[in-house]
Amino acid sequence: MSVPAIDDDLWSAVGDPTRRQLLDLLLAEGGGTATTLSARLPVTRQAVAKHLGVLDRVGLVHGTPSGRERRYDVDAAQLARAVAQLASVGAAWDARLARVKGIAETIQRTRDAGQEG
Amino acid sequence: MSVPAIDDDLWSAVGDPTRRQLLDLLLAEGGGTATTLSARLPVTRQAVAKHLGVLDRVGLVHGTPSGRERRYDVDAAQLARAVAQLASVGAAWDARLARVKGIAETIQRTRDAGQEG
DNA sequence: CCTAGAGTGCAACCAACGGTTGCATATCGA
DNA sequence: TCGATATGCAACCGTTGGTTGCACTCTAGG
Repeated sequence: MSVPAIDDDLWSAVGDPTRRQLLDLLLAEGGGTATTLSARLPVTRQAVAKHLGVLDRVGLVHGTPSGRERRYDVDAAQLARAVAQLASVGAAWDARLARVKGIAETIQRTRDAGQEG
Repeated sequence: MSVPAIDDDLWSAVGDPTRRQLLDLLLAEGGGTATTLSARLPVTRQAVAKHLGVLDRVGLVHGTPSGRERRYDVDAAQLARAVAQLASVGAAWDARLARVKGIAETIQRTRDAGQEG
């Protein structure tokens, strides 16, 4: 019943703003290297490299060495899975919020009924 | 067009696993204090207190002093807003994934057409 | 009133993480 | 071979989640 039935790794990987931007860029440009990506972001190549390492470790991207550079591409299936989990968390909270709202209304109705007697 | 058009504070507040559990507990039990909540979690009261402070600062919960204790309750509206933003991020990525998939299929079709000639 | 207990808040400290700089290494091109 | 480019590794810094320890406040009993 508890919400955190997620790959916590996956969530925390997507939880970082820079990593989200990175995924966004990779999707928009169809892949890239640490150098090319860092040129588009306000952080250094090293920071980007670290993030790509994290994303690679959880399987959201795949890095393939090609000559002297290393190209990274998004694993669409894995990202889709992450997005689905994101949605499921949202849905769980939505449900709980709805329940809380329902209870609150019930209490209100009960109170009204009691006052009018 | 870029995804991070979110209250980054709100996202990062919800981004922490412990804080998500905290919100979950607060919703389930209809509020609580740092002490009662910490009894349900594998962290100390101090850690819980800090998290409650963060959540309070971004408006996801409200703390009201009552005698010698301080009771916290979820701001359902604010949490609903956060959940909505969560959903919007998911939708944005979904859209992008769909586009990428479409492109990939186009390429595939082009390749097939070329090969059959 | 005084005292014991419960609940809180503040401060110092530690580990992990995002970020930076510096340097060494490997590859491409002339 | 030599210079330029791209990478990887390591040390260092600031922030943050977490802990422990202590002082303060409020409540309840004698």
